[in-house]
Amino acid sequence: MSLRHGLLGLLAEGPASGYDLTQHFQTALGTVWPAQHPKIYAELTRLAEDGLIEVESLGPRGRKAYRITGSGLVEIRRWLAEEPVDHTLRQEPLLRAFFFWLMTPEQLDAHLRQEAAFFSAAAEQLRSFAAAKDRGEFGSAPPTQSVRIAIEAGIRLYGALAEWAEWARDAPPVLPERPGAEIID
Amino acid sequence: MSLRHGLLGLLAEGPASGYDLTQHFQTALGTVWPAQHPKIYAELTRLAEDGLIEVESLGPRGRKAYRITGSGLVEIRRWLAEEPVDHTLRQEPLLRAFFFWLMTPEQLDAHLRQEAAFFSAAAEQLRSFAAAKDRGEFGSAPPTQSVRIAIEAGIRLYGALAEWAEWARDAPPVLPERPGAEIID
DNA sequence: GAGCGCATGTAAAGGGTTACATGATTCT
DNA sequence: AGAATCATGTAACCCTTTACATGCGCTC
Repeated sequence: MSLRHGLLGLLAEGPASGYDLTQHFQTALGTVWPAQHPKIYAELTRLAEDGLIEVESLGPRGRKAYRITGSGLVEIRRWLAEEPVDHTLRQEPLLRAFFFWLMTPEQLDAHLRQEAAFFSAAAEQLRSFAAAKDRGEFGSAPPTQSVRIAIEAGIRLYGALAEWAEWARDAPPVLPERPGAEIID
Repeated sequence: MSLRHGLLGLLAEGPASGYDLTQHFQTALGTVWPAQHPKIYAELTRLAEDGLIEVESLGPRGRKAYRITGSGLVEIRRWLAEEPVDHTLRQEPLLRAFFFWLMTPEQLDAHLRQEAAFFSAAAEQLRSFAAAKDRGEFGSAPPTQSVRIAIEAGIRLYGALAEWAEWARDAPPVLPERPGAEIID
């Protein structure tokens, strides 16, 4: 149930509408915590019901901006400081790795090349984003500093995966005992 | 819907019961793809209905072992080779990083210390597991080699996160423009 | 005035976790 | 005999995604 706190955290920076928040969850935040608009709108309604946020203003096209309340701020801080961290890792690319032995060497090499390319590109994109931050393009307010730290984690994560995929490509050759035996069903 | 293929992949190694598979998903596999027994039993039933696996034997205490079928093997290989990889990353620890600026310096330091400890321990555990594999304690059959590769990814991932947490601890000090202003609500 | 982007929502279905429920076998 | 472990399953709930649905406002 972290989307709730993700929204609360974003609203701690200032008022925003469901639409605004959806944009956030489609860029930087979305890389580590994906969320689509139906869930966001629903959760905002619940947060308002619980008094953690409130409607700040109504704008054109039915726009509804929310503002975090005092209890909302208390709640996000409580969550950050007291709630145990959920370290769950769920990575399809790593699940697949357990079954690499079912692929032909050609398939595996092609796969790992694609994976390495994907992860390198992801790392690179974050790196250029971080560089812009470091150049001061987004100011140096505390939220911006935190985004910089979060991005650093992404850079290191994707970097590690890219290197892993390259390592896996040539390092341990998968040699069936009876060559080809596993490939025929 | 990758649990389906996770089960198929495990059954490609040999027959197993829902209970056996649950154990698998609580150790190595579980680190990258958690799954609980209710989902596993349900999915096994569906896989059997679809003819991708079949009951191999009935044992004591109602034990029901499944075996992968020809079409099951075709399906897992098709998935590995053709189905696009889902790169979704969802990491609560990284979501929290976006909101570090809402924590007091003391809270943040304590938090990062705990995180670093957690990730180091996770990496270390996988490292010793990998060392056992490298000593040949589990043989050198193709599935074992793949497990080794998967574990290597986990080691690098957790290692990167551990280093990140250490880096974040002392690197960029979060200095509010008006000291303390953001901490009071 | 056509098209795009802004803006919000509902409904249905899928995927996963937790709690509940039960019983057999093995080990001490 | 009692405890631990093996073993399977159902029910309720939660979270998330995808598809459907609608309409306003701005720009060309």
